[in-house]
Amino acid sequence: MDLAAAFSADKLSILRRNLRRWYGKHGRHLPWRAAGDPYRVWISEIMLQQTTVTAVIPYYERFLARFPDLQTLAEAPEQEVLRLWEGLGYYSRARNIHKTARKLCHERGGNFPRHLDELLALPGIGRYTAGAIASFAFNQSAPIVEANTLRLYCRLLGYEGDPRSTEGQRLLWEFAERLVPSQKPGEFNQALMDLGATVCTPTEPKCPSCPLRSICHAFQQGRQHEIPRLVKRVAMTEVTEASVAVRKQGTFLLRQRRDEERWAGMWDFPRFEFDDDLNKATLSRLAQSLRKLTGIEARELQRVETIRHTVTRYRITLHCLSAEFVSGRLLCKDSPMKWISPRQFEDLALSMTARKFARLLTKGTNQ
DNA sequence: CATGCGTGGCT
DNA sequence: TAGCCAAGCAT
Repeated sequence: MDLAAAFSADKLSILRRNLRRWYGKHGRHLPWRAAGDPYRVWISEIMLQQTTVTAVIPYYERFLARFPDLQTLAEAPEQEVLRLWEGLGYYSRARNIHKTARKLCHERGGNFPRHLDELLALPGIGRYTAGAIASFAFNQSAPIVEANTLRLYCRLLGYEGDPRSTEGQRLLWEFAERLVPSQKPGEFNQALMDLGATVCTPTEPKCPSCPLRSICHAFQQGRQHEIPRLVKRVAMTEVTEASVAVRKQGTFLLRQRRDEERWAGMWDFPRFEFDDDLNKATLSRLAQSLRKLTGIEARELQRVETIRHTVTRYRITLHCLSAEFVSGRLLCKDSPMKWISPRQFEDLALSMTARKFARLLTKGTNQ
């Protein structure tokens, strides 16, 4: 028995009618919605992957002001794109956007692909994003499933299984396919997401004011709080690290992170992991690690500040150290490294922790 | 199918 | 505070 198929034609027409009416009154007005420009829809959709609307808005505004169209983006250096993305997370999104902009300008004269399979072939665009662009920008009847609609569909259907499982995904996409109309599919999909985001919320859904309450299986069973089923999260791992700002004539040594590392392509103070406390022996071992990595001899390593910082499944205690250059020539075998003046920090994409440390180091000494 | 990839806001 | 959550994708 298939839940999606069991959703009756009557329910379907009620859903469409009530949702359209609700959207006319309660739909959100977001900066990327007005024009229907595929470039803007694309940028916003990539930014919105696993990222809240509130976090995205200022980044989107800045990004569009600097890169108003595909060609401007294609002509920019990658480092500048990453700089504007700094703080938003999931930086492969920025690298993919830039790479794709160059490819589209070079290979199709800046024409944005309009078909689902072409969109799906672009890096960083999966099933959801392809459906979103196809429906929002090109008025194609493509289904979508993402966090908001996933929750909404699960509750409407009363689906008690795991929505992330293969079975759950098959069911949800089948349902989305059944829902999406041929008339104004983009507006309809946005209405689904807005309802999920503002009414059918994760905790305390506002069922009494939901336009779909009469056809919602979860609500009728009073099970909206148990659906969708919670997913297990992986446990946090504690990590201790040190990053060292080596000073040489008013400049600091920065290292560009390698492709296979987290924060690939972004600049960072040389960073090391260790297990024990930050005692005298540790500091001397850190100086040794620094020498091995950079070829540089430094002295007077001292703690400036300790930052607690979580990233994915790691809780990092990061000891920020400063040190004085003594001797040696820079070895760039491991990764690119440079002596950077505080003024240049503004133009480089830094890791979040490096940015915090940099602000601390340059506070008062400059500008 | 599980995991890596980031960060900030909310409860 | 610690955990949950957010317009996912690639491998």
